[in-house]
Amino acid sequence: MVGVELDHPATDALRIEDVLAALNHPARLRVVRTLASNDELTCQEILPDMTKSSASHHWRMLRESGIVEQRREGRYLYLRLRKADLDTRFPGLLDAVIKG
Amino acid sequence: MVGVELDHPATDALRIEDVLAALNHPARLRVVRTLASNDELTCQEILPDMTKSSASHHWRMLRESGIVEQRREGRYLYLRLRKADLDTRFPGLLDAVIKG
DNA sequence: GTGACAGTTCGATTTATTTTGAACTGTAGC
DNA sequence: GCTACAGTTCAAAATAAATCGAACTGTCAC
Repeated sequence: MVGVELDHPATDALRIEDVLAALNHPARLRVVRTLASNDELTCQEILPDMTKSSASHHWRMLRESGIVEQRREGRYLYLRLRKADLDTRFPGLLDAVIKG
Repeated sequence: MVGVELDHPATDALRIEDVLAALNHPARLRVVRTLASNDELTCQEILPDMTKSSASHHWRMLRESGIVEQRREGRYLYLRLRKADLDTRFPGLLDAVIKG
């Protein structure tokens, strides 16, 4: 179901608990770091060595916590870091994660 | 073994992965928030409604990730947030967590 | 020294999270 | 319409993390 529309939480609805949970996985951390230096990428470009269903699980965690935005274009989903939103709501957090 | 000496990582050895993992639990998040507004507390004062072994597990996660310092005084262990260290290494992170 | 207390450690159980494959939806190209 | 492809969903299996009780160490007060 590429076509089901994706639910993105509003900036002021982001919960630190959800963001921390989403960041607490090596693959998702890698996604965040990859997106930090690449403006927009398709799902497959980011986690090529993972089954589609596992990857999809991670997209969901990242999307529902508000860390990434998924935009559909044709049959691809492009991912983008919601850096501005996260910086507004939790200043410093994302930079700490990206720097590592 | 109250007497075994506790290993605290140095400030520049703190790893964001460990800190994120330690923060990813409601009880530990509560501990951090409690310590943010109370300078030093004994273990029992912070998590009174938890078995001693579960609580001890959480102290360990918090200590080994570098979030808290445990200092022994008599038969009590006092906990203190390593706020300055965390602010140095990951500026903004702790404030985001404390504000919630 | 004895008893009570603060915390740790160990192993076993429970619970939460991740992973996977199979079946599916929507888009694109022919 | 048919086939190929991108990604989602579901249920089941594997893995990781939290919880608990029991046995333990060190300190304190008597």
